[in-house]
Amino acid sequence: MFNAKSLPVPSIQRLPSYLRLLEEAKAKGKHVVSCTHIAEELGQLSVQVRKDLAITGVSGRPKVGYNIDELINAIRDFLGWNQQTNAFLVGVGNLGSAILNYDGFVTHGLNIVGVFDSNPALRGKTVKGHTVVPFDDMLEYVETLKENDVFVKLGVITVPASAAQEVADKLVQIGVRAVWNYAPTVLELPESVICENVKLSESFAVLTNRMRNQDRR
Amino acid sequence: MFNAKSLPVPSIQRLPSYLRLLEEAKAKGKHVVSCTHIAEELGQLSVQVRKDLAITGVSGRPKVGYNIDELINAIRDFLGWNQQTNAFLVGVGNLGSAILNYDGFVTHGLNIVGVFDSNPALRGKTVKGHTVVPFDDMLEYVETLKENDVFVKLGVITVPASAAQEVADKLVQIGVRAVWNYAPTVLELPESVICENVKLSESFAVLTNRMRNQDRR
DNA sequence: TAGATTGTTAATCGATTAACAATC
DNA sequence: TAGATTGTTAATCGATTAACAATC
Repeated sequence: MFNAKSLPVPSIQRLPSYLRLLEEAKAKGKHVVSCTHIAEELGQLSVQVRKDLAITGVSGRPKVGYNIDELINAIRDFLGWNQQTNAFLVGVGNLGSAILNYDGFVTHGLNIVGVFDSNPALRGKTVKGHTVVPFDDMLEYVETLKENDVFVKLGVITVPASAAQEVADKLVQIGVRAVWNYAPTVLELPESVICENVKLSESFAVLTNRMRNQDRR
Repeated sequence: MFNAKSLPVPSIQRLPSYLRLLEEAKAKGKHVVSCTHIAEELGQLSVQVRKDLAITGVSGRPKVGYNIDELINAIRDFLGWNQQTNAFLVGVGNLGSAILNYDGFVTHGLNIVGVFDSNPALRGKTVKGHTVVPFDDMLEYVETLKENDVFVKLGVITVPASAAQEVADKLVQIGVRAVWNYAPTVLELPESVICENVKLSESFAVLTNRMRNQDRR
């Protein structure tokens, strides 16, 4: 009904790289930056940067550029990185541990409030301050969180492909609104649940296909 | 000069998911599959699947479909997954370990022939059968490989952003033809070196932006 | 033969790029 | 004022989807 026209995904995907650059510029003491400069730095066209920035609602000043603080805030706001996203992480292997240990996502609002694994060997172990809870205990764990008015919005899936659907089902059951899936599977989820797949094999495919094409020249 | 018209990247990125489905079908004892079926399974249009498959050069039979073995082979060939890709991996943190321990990439031809880290605590440790070599010893390590006719084609970068450029420079120095970069940085590389960036923050950005949009309805 | 499916050409859609006016 | 930069409209490009003919 109020079907807001959806914003171009490619633009959204480029925003984090702008943000990184802006934060570096800020750290260097700069206050203003032109999109001509951003474009040069990242090897794109300045029009594209301008269009991308426009979707965040911020505006710049001709001849001057954009205010860095304002722009950083607008991008973070637009991406939802100024709010906390309470999340469960399921699967504390190397990949799961990598996410828990990477501080970048914390500054993007990712707030892990529960860490699960079905491997008994991990039971009770602590990773980056999070005690690993048995996967089967997720439901009761959610209840105790609810009692403290903590609600889980996101599920991060870092289990092997074979277990991913089962994990997704449980996450849906406890009421997450979105799933961030690192397993190479197409998950079946209710329409209302947002799903973003991290495409590692897909990335590798593009890489090796290009290497092969180079070979054939 | 012989600028072969470049193939659509989105199509290349969809091929791995077809491959997964085909291998499952094969494991179930099937020999033939229609793209109508693939499309249904993955929630896409069948024309798209047909176009995507066409770029691999394989052809199907009307009313019947595609031969699964033939199709698997054609996709793997097209992606370069039927050949070994000798690679160095730099950065044996959780992310690097995750890649080393994930068998999927091995079946895609990824052949790790050297694992490096500058952390002295890791020196001499073994991860998935690979002894961690000090980063500074890479050059001499390459020489011993060359003596055995082993040539490194790819560098996998799983170090923090702050170290990524330095690692990339060294990899270029030893002559890799491509770089698979997991660090959130735009690397400066010679034109001739292929670079594929894994976009984790970019994926998170799309996710949280959609969650935010849902909030605002 | 009828129907399902492939393969291909044409139409549509959306994103990128070009052109240019507005502005500090 | 001149020049650099933003903001916007138009043109181009490429990918997706629709339409349909070919075929087993």
